Amino acid sequence: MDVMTDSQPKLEPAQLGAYFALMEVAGLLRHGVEAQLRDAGDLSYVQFQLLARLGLDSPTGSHRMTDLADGVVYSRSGLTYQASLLEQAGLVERGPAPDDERSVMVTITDAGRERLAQVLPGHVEVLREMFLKPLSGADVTALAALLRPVRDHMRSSPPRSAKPRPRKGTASSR
Amino acid sequence: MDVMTDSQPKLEPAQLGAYFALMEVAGLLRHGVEAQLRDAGDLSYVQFQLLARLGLDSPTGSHRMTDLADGVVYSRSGLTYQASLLEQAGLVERGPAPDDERSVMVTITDAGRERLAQVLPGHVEVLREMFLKPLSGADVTALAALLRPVRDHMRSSPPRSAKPRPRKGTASSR
DNA sequence: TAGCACTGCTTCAGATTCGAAGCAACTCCC
DNA sequence: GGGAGTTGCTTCGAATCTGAAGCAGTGCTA
Repeated sequence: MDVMTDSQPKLEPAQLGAYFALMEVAGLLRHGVEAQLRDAGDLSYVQFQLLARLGLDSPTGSHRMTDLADGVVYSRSGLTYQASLLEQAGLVERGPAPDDERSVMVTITDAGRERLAQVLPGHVEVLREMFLKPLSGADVTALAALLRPVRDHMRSSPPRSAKPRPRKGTASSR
Repeated sequence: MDVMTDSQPKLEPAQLGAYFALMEVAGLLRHGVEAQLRDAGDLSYVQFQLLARLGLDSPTGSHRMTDLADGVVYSRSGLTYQASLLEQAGLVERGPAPDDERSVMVTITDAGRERLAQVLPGHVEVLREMFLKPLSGADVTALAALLRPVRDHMRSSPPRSAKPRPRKGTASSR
C-alpha cells in the first residue's frame, strides 16, 4: 500500500481481529474441554491428546515420543512427565523401538482405549456446544481450509521440536 | 448405526480437522510469540496481553482485575500473580477503584507503555511471519469473520469467570 | 440500620510446565 | 573401524498456573 509493506509495525484491524479471536477461542475452548475431561475421566487435556493420537490416529496404537511431542506442541520434558503419569495409570506402555534403541515407543493399552471411549462422547458434546454451534457446515469447512495451510506453514518453518542445539564443544575453535 | 443424530459420538472429518487445526495453530503461535516476547522484552505472553489490553485497548490505561481476567482467559489467581509481577517490575500500578472499594484498578505506567512499544514491532513481525504469511487479505478477513461469532458465543454461554460458588453455609438444611 | 447473600481479590498448597544439562545410541566420513 | 557430531529421551531446578478457601466491601431486605 504505502512505501514499505515490509516492516510497518501496525496491523490491519482484520488481522488483529483474527489473531485475538483465534487465541481467545482456542483458550476458552481448551478451558471448557479441560473441565469436561477432568470430570468425565480424570484426564488432563494433554493426556487426552496423547491417548487420542495413539488410539485414533495410529493403526498400531503406537508412536515414538518425538512424534507425539510434535503433534502436541509441548516440550520434550513435559511429554516425558505426562507419559510417565499415563504409564503409572496403566493407560499406556513404554517400550524400546524395534529399529532404534534410543527411541521409546508409547503404546496405548486396553485400559487406555477404554478410558478414551469413556470421555470421547462428552468431549464431542462440549465441542459441539462451545465451538461448532455457531458455525454452519460450510463455515466449518471453510475454517478448516483456512487453518490447515497455516498449521502446515508453522510446522515446517521453525523446527518445532529440534532447536539448534548449542555445540557440545563449547570451544569456538574452527 | 446412526439412528440418532443427536448425540452420536462422531464428528465429521472437517469438524475434527477444524478443531485440531485451531488448537495446534493457536498452540504453535503462542509458542512462537512467547519466545519472541521473552527475548525482546522479558515478558511472558500473559504479561504482554495484560499490557496490551491496558495500553492499547483502554483510553485511560486502566482496567479492573476482573475485566482483565475475562479477556485473558486465565484464572483469577493467575492474574493476581502476574499483576504482582508486573507491578514489581514497575510496568503497572494497582490502586483502589473510585466507586467500588473491593475492586482493584490496574493502570499501565509510562515504563509499561515503553516496554510495550519495545516489544510490539517484533511481536507483529512474528505474527506476520508465522500466522499471516500463508493467508491472503481475504483469507484473514474470512477467518476473523468466522471466529468472531464463536468467540462471542463462548463468552456468553458459560459465565467464564463466575462459577457457581458453593454456598457458604455447608449445611444442606433448607 | 442490622442481617445476609454476593462479588472482587488474594493467599495457599499442589500440580504442571519449561529450558538447560546430561546420558546413551546412531550416523557419517575419513 | 574410530571419532566426532547428531538425535532421542530423561533428570533437574525454577517458574508458573490452578482450584479451593478466606477476607473484605456491597447491595438488598425487613
